Amino acid sequence: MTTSVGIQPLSIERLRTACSTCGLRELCLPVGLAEAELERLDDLIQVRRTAKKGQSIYRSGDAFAALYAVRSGFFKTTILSEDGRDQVTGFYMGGEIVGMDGIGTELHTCDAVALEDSEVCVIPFSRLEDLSRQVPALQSHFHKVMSREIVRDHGVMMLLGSMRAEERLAAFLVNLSQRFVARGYSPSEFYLRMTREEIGSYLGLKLETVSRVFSRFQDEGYISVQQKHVRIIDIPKLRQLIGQRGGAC
Amino acid sequence: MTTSVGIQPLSIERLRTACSTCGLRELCLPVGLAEAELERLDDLIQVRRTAKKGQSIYRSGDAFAALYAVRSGFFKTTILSEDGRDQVTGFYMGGEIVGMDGIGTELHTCDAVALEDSEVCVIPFSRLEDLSRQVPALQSHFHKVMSREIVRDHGVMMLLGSMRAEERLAAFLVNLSQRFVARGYSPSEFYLRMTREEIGSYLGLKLETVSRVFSRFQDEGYISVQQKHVRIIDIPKLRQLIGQRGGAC
DNA sequence: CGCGCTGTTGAAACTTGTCAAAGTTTGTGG
DNA sequence: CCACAAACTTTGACAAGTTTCAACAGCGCG
Repeated sequence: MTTSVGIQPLSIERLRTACSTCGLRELCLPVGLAEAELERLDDLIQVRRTAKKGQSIYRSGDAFAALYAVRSGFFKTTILSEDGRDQVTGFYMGGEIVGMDGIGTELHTCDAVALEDSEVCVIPFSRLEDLSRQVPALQSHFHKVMSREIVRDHGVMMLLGSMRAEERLAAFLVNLSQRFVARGYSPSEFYLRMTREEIGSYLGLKLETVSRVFSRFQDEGYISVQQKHVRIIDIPKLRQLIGQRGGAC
Repeated sequence: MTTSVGIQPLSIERLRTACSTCGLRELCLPVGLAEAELERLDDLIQVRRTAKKGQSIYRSGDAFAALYAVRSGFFKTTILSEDGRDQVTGFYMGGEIVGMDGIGTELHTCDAVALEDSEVCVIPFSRLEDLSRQVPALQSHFHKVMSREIVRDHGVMMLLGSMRAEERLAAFLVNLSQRFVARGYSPSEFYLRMTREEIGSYLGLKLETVSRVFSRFQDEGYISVQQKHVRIIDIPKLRQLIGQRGGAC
């Protein structure tokens, strides 16, 4: 409002994308902030970036400067070992924060790749640290976001370390379902944005195994799958499957 | 010094255990702090707790109130799923911070169990947040510590998701070796504080498999093992093993 | 000094991976 | 807008790695 009318059409766009008016604010960084605090966060988050399907917002080895809040679309993060294996370490959807891997060394340690045309809000990290020193609610929430990432990773470790293929895929589907619900989508019907190979990499399985288990679930009537379109028919059954150990125990 | 002489013998103990005089300060929370800042951290960390082998400093479901810096000894963290499986999510030695899993929900999500008689410094979390709002260097370092935990977990996910038993155990041994070196111990000779079963749980293997791979490594001349005593003979070979994909690739 | 926990080793079973082939969808260029 | 190529998915048969079950040995704690 300090600029004359019509000079900066972009600034209008920026206003429209402010946290204070963002539909994802209840899931994202602004959680728990009061009005005045929210406005200060708006000041900080001025830039958005888009990534077409297949493009990355950062790559392993890039200097770390910002976190990214997924505004729309879908991302995966992958790490690549020296010998060429790569491992999907996470999938991220609207309202989730990507990039915290880079804080520790000030270099990113993974690639963040868009699985569909996507948009992120750029959160300059040093400014986030500045602001979170002044706004305890923001500091607290940011710490919670990081902590939850750790807890989520522990869950994946449990999954990879002690579950069998069926259990892993059931857990994966239930988790996706929950996250879609939180965003106002159907809990039982969604499109997978990732390939069988990416699911497999995340779950520590080969793509053929993922495909086979999908087919088995379909045969059993738990889900219906057609390529990337999944409809979950029997969520309780999937949940039950997660907590199953062979037959005994 | 404000109390009269002899009244509080404990305070002397506390002085002696201040961060400013702690041998682990280059590995622990005080990294990067100036003298004056260090003293403020000393004010915050007044309490130590001991845990005998097998005891836990917190359990899953406990209210979260503090982080714990390992002062001496060795810990594991484990999560227990509803159906009774448990998964070791990490091993922690001197200078490492335990408890960040609890920040997100204000409840701990795992158990932290001492693998030998141990001692931790209690870091009240709300006071840590207060102080880190005032001391940017502390804030920054704390964020790095959390981020590194995330990166470490990603490494474990890679290990669990795409490595075979030999590679996993090689990676585990190399990792332990590095951490012992950083603490001034031998890189090639150490006592394992954990059982085969705990190693297996961490690495997503059964204890028999761990035992077999240890034996195989010994037969090949890479290491020498006797129960919990390990001597690494050929570290380069172990490193090479980590980055190996079958024969091809 | 013995009992129990921990570790080692063998053989068989099972889960998942590998290789191969064919079907399906998606995207691109004519 | 169609055709073709590339990418992705499905399915089968077989191989390999890991787990399971079992038996026994060794160390350490009470």
